[in-house]
Amino acid sequence: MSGNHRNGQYAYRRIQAVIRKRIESGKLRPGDIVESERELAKIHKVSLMTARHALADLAREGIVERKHGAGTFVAPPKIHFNKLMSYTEQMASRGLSARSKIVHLSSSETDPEIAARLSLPSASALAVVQRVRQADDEPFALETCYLPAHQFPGIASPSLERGSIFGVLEREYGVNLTYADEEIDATDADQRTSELLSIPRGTPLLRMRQLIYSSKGIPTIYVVGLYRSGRHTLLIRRFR
Amino acid sequence: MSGNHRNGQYAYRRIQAVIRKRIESGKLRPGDIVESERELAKIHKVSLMTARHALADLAREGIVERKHGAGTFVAPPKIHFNKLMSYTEQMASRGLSARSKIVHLSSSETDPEIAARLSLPSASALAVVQRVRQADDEPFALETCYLPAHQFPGIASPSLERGSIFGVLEREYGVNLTYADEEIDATDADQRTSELLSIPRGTPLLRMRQLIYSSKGIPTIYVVGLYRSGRHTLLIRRFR
DNA sequence: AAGTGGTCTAGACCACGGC
DNA sequence: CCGTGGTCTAGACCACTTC
Repeated sequence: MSGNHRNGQYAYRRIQAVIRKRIESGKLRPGDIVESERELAKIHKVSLMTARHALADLAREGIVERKHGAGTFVAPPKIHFNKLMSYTEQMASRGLSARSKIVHLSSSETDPEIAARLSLPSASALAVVQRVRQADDEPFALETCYLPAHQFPGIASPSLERGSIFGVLEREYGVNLTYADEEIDATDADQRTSELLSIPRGTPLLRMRQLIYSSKGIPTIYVVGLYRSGRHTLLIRRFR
Repeated sequence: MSGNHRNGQYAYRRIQAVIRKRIESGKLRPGDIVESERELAKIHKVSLMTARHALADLAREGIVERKHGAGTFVAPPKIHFNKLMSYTEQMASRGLSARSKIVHLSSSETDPEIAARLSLPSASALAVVQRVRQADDEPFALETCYLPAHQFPGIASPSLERGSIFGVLEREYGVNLTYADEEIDATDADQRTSELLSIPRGTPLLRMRQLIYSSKGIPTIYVVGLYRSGRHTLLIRRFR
């Protein structure tokens, strides 16, 4: 037979979706036990291996924890450490909406140092998007994104006021971002930055310079972020 | 039958061990193709599902990459970013020697906020070790470590001038540190810090507050580090 | 078309945990 | 003891890549 993919999707995905929904809706809380492999197999009319696949895969994602001889339990919600997330995604994960104001747009700047970081010839045209990030109508960060202009024609557009660059890149240009190397240090606000963030000149700022890579390890975006101290702390988990 | 666990171990582990050895010995190099599921099944006289399990599990570990329709390939070796390292270890990994000067030692301070971070009663005695970190005889960081005084008697000793706290904890107290959560932001130098680091008051500093956990997830050390901007940048890799 | 990984079946026995 | 997850079989068909 095998033709059990009735509505399209795979059986193990359907089973996962059911469990996920029960967790998201609060019907299942952390520590609660999930149906056993055998129960799931009966309920969804699949073989044991398929039910097992569904649970093992959820465990790999950290959604549930499996205890040999005991059962499968809802895992405590994970804190997303060290995840490469756009500002929009970070805000969404805290239940806040992302607001930003574009303060500079260009698609033909040049900057030899930044071009070098993106592995481009030094005279390459760069698309630049500079935005002030806001929380509660209060500006707390100035973010400047640099991309190869020729590779992303039309990216420097006012539509980014609401959307996320990550999203646009992934949806409209088919680019998947996979990881970023970051340099972090402290600096202080220059004239323009202090005006844009409504802070005194010389206020200490956290500076984060990210080189974001697409799949296959191609450097794709360079982002310089300046964050008001106090308003923003970076969280990192490191392992020994 | 099922009785194929001849020598004890599981079949899929044996298959993995064979592949691992070929990679470690250099017979298989990154990018090289590994035997297909069907080949492995024949070679090791197991079912397809078992061969599959062996490969899927190696892929989950990042040892190999699987490409649908193409094959299974040896993955490039992983770079160890975001490693929890002591200052001493960081310097050593760059071929430099760690130098530091102890500017404050105590084994009976109290600080309710820090005690709380270490999951201790708020009046608990804290051992405090404050050191100025130097590179080329130039001070570039002020680091303050807080530990539960009762748990580490005698830790606040001048012998730390040359040694690393990590090392002492692991060797003399049998504590294994496993991971740390960090908060990073920017601040500026107060009076005492500016004197200790020989910088003007108000100079922007990178502030890193680490809560370091031992195995079993017990918070063990709280470290506040203040780093001169320019002299020190933090490198992080994050993944999507 | 041939070969690959991905999903799936309908069972089996083993190893572990809690009662 | 019973129920749990963990390993395993001997196949099948589907989805994808490469030639």
